[in-house]
Amino acid sequence: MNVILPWHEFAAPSPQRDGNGQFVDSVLIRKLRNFGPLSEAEKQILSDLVVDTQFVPAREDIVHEGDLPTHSCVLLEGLACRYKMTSDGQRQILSFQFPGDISDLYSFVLKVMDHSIGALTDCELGIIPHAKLQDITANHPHLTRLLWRDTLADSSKFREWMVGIGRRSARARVAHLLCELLIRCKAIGLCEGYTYELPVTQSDLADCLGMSLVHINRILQGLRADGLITLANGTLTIQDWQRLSEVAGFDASYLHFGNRHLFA
Amino acid sequence: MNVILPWHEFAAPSPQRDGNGQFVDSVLIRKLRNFGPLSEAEKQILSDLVVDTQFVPAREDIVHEGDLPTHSCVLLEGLACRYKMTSDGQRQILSFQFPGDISDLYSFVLKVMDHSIGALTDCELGIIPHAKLQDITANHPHLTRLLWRDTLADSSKFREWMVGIGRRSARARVAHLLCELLIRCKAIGLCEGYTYELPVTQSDLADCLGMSLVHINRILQGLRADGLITLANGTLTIQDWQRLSEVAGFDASYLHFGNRHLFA
DNA sequence: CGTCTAATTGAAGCATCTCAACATGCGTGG
DNA sequence: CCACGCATGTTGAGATGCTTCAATTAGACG
Repeated sequence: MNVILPWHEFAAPSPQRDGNGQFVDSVLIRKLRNFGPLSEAEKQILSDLVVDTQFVPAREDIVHEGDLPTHSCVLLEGLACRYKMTSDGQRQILSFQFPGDISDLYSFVLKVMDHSIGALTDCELGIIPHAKLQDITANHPHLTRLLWRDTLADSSKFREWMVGIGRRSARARVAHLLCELLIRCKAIGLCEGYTYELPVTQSDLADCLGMSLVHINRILQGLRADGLITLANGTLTIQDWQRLSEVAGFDASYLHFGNRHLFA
Repeated sequence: MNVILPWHEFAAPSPQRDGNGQFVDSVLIRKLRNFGPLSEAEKQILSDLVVDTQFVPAREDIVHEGDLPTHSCVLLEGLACRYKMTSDGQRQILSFQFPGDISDLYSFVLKVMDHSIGALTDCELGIIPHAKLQDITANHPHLTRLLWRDTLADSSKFREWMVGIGRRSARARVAHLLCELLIRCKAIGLCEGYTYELPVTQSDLADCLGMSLVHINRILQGLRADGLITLANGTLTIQDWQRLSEVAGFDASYLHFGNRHLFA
């Protein structure tokens, strides 16, 4: 279980592209395919889910803790994050949201948002009315199961992050995050080789990993100095996957990408 | 949002009892009622879920990371925990499981266990074959939504714990956990006033809160010395809810107990 | 060319960890 | 009934990883 494997042993196959290099499927379909096969009819239903789009500029909230949304959002473009504030004003980032992630499917099931979702960069959102989701849960058990699975894969990431924050050293924690994000970017076709866009500030990373801004700066410098990564201008490259994943103690199974054959 | 309220503002109404003080409903029904109303037919389905029971002695695993279970378990009696081990052999406890908690509903949806579940005390489990759950998801959308909701309420707890481990001081973290457990025990009728059973070692608490055994010992002594709690022989009493929840910065909304009126 | 945000650096402080010893209670076998 | 082992809890002391404060640099933008 703890053997370090190259990323391609875990990553979902890269999404299909047409002759012009364009993706064949919408980002939502690309995402959910990781959790099970989709019939054409189901793809059609998914394509009809988004009734509208919305633009949210960087640093603004998409949904706020305590809201009772009447629609859910799928992130079409940009980078967002779930976060919570403590009573004394500190922020803890709970996860990063990439295109295809359904930012607040939770709110459909639980009604009340128990955390906020904020745009880290300019974001393009697809609006999904709860009524459409209600219809899916009433009439399409297989799709329902896929959506459920998506929320639970999310939940699995939370668990892994808890392990990181609770038990890993700062260096391992940073390394682990960078490994996870590579695999996730791969899975939605937003990663070339070992390079992907990571347009976040060090302050964002600090709030996400439960450490101070100053400290993450030094950890990053350490990783750079050791030739493990480069990170500049919002672009991250993993120079040495083998060593970085060793530092992280990274095992991608928690992302549940390697199990597509198990999903009926 | 940050106003401290007495626990009864949050806690679910105590479960119904008959003339002899016995609970009217099974622990599973008691649990799921917190997430929405149940028809008699649905109660019947839930009652038929458990086809067998199993005993697991303290300190043994109920399910292990990597397993592909063919049934799920509902905890009928005892205390269990979800946990993961890091590659260097440290344990992080991810959550505590009380009676009524469905220990591995995850495995039904995600197939592969990405974490282990261990018995902290002797445990009595109810076995629920995946086939029965499959039937529910195929034919009973409302029950499916309740189960989904249960898994997401779990997920909400993970998020809150992340905030704790990442951003709260050790003292606040301990206080927060003790507050959460009181509310949860209330909700299933396993709490008298401000007292409940907490048969865990300090080592368990340390692994759950991401700190060292020595440190949690000192924090507990601090809380005792300040007259906030007593903890001995596996019984915890919160002496001063007001101050303890202030120390914790506790806001129970993440438990999603106060929202039953929203659930159709 | 001044202003703003993000990144970087230094240095002091402290929260928490690690190591190590000791105390307590409990079950078990002699 | 005592001796012993074992798990748990407690305490002390030194080490350190990380934080905080404070100042500086670098880059982006009008």
